[in-house]
Amino acid sequence: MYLYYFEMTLSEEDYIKAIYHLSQIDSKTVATNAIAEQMKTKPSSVTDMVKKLSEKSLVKYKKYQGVSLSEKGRLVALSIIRKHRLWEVFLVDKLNFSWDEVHEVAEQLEHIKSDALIDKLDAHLGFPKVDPHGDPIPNKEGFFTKSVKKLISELPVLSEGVCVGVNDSSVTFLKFLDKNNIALGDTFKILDREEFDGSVTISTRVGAIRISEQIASNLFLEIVDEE
Amino acid sequence: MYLYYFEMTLSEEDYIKAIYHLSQIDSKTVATNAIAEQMKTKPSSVTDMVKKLSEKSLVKYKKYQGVSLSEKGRLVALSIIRKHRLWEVFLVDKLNFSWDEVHEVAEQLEHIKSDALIDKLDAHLGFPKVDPHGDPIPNKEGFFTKSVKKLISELPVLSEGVCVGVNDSSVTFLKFLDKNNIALGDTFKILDREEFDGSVTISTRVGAIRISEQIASNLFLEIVDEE
DNA sequence: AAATAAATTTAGACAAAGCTAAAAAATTGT
DNA sequence: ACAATTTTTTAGCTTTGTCTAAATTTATTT
Repeated sequence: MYLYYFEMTLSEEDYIKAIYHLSQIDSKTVATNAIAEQMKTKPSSVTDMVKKLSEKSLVKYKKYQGVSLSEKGRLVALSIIRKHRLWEVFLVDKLNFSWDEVHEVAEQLEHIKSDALIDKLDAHLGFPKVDPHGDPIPNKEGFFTKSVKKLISELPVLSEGVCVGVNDSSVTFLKFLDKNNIALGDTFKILDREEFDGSVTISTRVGAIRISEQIASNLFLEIVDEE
Repeated sequence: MYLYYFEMTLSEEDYIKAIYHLSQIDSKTVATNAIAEQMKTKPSSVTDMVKKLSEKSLVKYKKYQGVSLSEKGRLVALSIIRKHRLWEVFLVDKLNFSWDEVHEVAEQLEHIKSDALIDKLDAHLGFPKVDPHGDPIPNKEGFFTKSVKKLISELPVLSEGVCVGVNDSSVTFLKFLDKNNIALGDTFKILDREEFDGSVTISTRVGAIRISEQIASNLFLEIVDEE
């Protein structure tokens, strides 16, 4: 990780990150059109950039066959993601941004180039393992625990975790959460699940409450006991 | 201050900042050559950029007559300087960088675009008035107390201030400071000055010491009692 | 398997920001 | 004052990252 001694432009970094995210979804090679859509640009521009990245051996590319990251490219992607997520933690934990406001600023901060800065930021934040959305933060070497973020509806009874996100960010849903004293950052334990309707009893700050399956499938917990 | 709703490129911001700094030194209009030297570019490139900035009415420019910032341009410069200096405080106070390591990283951070970020950073740092080098931090409206940073040799007896910088950063000088228990961040009081040779007695962490005029004219204090 | 549709690449152009070399204006020296 | 020097501008070219339109390859349908 770290030292990619070669210089990378802002745009190149954005492409690498986009290709990484798209290949997470689909695991195979990534299509020119898909990258164009993600980057809000035209397929022809993507072809040009991909050729350039290929010459720097950051991606594997054969005409008409789609793109995938090389090992070098993957490490670059992870280093950018590491920076992005550490800055998100900073913005939420230290500057009191709410978890849903930080993305845009972190998109800018992730391009700041200084290894010392990221090391010291990491230490300052207490070496966090996940960002405010519950997504894991790669370490310096590019390793990270796979997604530790799960929907309540997917977790077994007696699981315990910190609420790190919602699927449905509609006003009605957020109001419901508010009314029931559920907030980002709270720790919940799953006490019971009804076979009949999938409703779940969870412990909250103000005692146990029952939530429907629909609610349970819209709340993400970051599981605390995983490595 | 703040809202310069129009988009500015990184390069434009750097030019504005350079013109601001050069016009501080010389107060009149700034020469094309001087900007070229500062920006490490060629005079012909400067002419091109200055024309562009002039069209955006950020600078006043007449062919062969040099450049000066417009009021709009001055506010843009101050907003960039505000960001730069706040980030320097962050790097030193929160991430434990030393005062002489921060400039390069702050040069990058100063271009991050988010008013909310700067407001919250300012609050997080406790609304500092000066950066780690003792240079004043403009407020949101672009106001700031003029340089509160003075050489010991220029200050009257009984002045008190925090040591924020050196003029001469040679190894021998820094070793001298170390040996005499003088470090950045220390508070000194000027106890006495000899008319004869300009030598000065100051109080330090370990008691009063006598320093020569040469030393006194290489140490900057940030004066604490000014508004 | 041919025809049509969709995806991808190529070719040629453009804006930003820089460069070199040459021309023009301003300044300096005598 | 005018020649020499310095400073500044102009003209034309380069690179980066984008675009449009046309050509080509791959995929889909009948």
